[in-house]
Amino acid sequence: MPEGPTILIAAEEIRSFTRKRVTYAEGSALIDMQRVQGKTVKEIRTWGKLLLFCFDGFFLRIHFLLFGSYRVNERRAGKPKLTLYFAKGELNFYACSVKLMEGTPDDVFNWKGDVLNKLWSGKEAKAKLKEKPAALVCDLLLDQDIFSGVGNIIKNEVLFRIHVHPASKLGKIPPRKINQLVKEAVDYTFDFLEWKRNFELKKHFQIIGKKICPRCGSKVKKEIMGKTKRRTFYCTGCQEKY
DNA sequence: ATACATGTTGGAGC
DNA sequence: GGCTCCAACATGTA
Repeated sequence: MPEGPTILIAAEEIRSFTRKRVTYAEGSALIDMQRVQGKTVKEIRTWGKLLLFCFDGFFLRIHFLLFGSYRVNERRAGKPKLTLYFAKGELNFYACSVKLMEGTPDDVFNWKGDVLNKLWSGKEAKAKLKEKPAALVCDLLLDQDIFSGVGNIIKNEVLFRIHVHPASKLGKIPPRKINQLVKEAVDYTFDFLEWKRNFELKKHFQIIGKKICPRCGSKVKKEIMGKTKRRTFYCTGCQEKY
């Protein structure tokens, strides 16, 4: 379910509920449902992998983790974590994390850190990277404080695109490559978004889940890597280790 | 059918 | 306090 682009698409799918009043809210999520009832959705936003329902003075923060899903005006098997009923229609959220946060998203989130946001700042990302010379690039791409919205697919594909080995230490990567890293983290994420919209994402995978490198024909390596301990695919033939 | 996977969090332990 | 490690959570797919 997740990775930033997928959440952005979800937000678009439900955006018609903006300015609509929640007539009733229920679900297994441990939040004060009363608080939401009778309130009007002011805005539906995203920050990276987070889906945000903004009301006056507070907002709901939904994270789909690995298995989350949602349905618009329909249900699936199993108990929803959250159902929002409106005069016309309902939204169901499953297997996700739901939190009620006071204030507005602007108080909490740095939009410059969201690769999909128009306020994204590559410059700021580079400054954050510079502070972590000992960290592995495979971990840094998954750091939501630096690249909010980037997930494990994007991580693998970006590193393949820029020919950088995932176990490279940031401090050893030449500045030119770091520029490419930051640029491609955004560019690939937008490619992902387009492909996902067209239901053709998997078709475009170059390295994740592959056995043979599409570029040089070498055998692709797969290992659990970094502090994040996520599966990492790379080609030793054409991804340089710094 | 058993294992794995687009992810994060909270608590234990040091 | 802060860092790291791990369990826990939950579900569709191969």
